[in-house]
Amino acid sequence: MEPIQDKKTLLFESALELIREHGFHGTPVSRVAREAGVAAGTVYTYFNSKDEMILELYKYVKLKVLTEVSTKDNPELSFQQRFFAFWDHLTSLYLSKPAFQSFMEQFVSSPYNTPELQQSTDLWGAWLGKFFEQGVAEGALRPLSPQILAIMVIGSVISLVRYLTYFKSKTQSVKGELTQIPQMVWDGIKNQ
Amino acid sequence: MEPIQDKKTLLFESALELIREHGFHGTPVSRVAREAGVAAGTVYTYFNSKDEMILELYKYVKLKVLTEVSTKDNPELSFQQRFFAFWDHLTSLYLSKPAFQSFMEQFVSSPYNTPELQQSTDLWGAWLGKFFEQGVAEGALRPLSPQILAIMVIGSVISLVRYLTYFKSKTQSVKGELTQIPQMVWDGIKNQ
DNA sequence: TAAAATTGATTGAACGTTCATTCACTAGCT
DNA sequence: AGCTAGTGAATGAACGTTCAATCAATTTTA
Repeated sequence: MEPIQDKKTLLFESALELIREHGFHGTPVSRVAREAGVAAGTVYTYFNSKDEMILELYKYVKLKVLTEVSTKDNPELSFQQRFFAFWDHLTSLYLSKPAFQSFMEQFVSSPYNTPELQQSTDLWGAWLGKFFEQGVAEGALRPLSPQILAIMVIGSVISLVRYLTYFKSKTQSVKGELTQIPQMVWDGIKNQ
Repeated sequence: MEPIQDKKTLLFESALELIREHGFHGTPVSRVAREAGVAAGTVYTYFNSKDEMILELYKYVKLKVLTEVSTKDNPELSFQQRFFAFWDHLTSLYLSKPAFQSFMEQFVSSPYNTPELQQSTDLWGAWLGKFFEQGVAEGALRPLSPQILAIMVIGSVISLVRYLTYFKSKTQSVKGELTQIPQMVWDGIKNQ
């Protein structure tokens, strides 16, 4: 591996974890550097500013999510099977990397997230668009725009994961029912 | 009205708007005070710290949402009718007060939001619980725990509103389809 | 009733701290 | 020796918070 990428990745991972615990402004650049094992100044050989670091971190995470989910997708299966697999992969990814989920949520609801940023080339959004488009084309999904379908699905994944994160304790009682959530979402979006 | 509540409310409204635009840490206490027409020090006669102000603001907003939605609910209608009305009221509320939605999202995904806070008495959560419980009791909804049903519904409302907020421009094309979202959610949660 | 005294909310300059960013310097490699 | 990458102390701006001083309103006193 190129050492440059290695150190950048180290900084990303360190920032992710700190931001999850303390938020954007609770994590000083100096702390990110320390946890990554470098000096404060070094951060500025990789990024021009803290803000730029956070913007790049956003792209880094989005790309990771895309890679994870898209490589596990198997377009030869029926769309219904693909949907349940997609749900599973996305949910497990977020649950296994809580910092991903936490960072992404903080980011999208922060002033970092501008309409311009959302409209700049967005591989993850594009992939999602294609995915749901195929479902419609195959007649498996209601004939709606992929964006609308994505709203339904991603929204439910996010709030499920958030629920599991904040109510770890209470989960015992309802754990059995959780598997029904993707089923409900499916029943909502499938061609009736 | 007691002048004390008036000034507190002024501070709340000023903080809400500033936090929407600049985030928690982009809004200095001094700025909140200025916009509310008081001096910086005055904030500290109403709150012990900035953090405490933000925590109280969270409760203030949650209570407003509860009041708005619960007073408009009419338990004499069929549950299906109540559901669509609920959806409509919550969506319109968030769309008409973007600062509510933005603040709540920032708050819940920030480190301010602890599991303890979520588990402390939460009138909004309690009301939601009862609402969906009734749907199940009437046989209108799948026999699932109210929490799970709330996940589905609230998650979709939030991501719909977020979508509308960030893609105001693109909305023309899909506007007609937006009304189908509550229908999809309903089809997912109703007793099949 | 009018002046004086008291009260407590409000002010905003000042304080101490934190933090992002810079830069003179060093270490390590070719 | 020259070059690049890395260091971490120094800088200065911004912020949360404090507090002595002010002011308006109310109560007491004569």
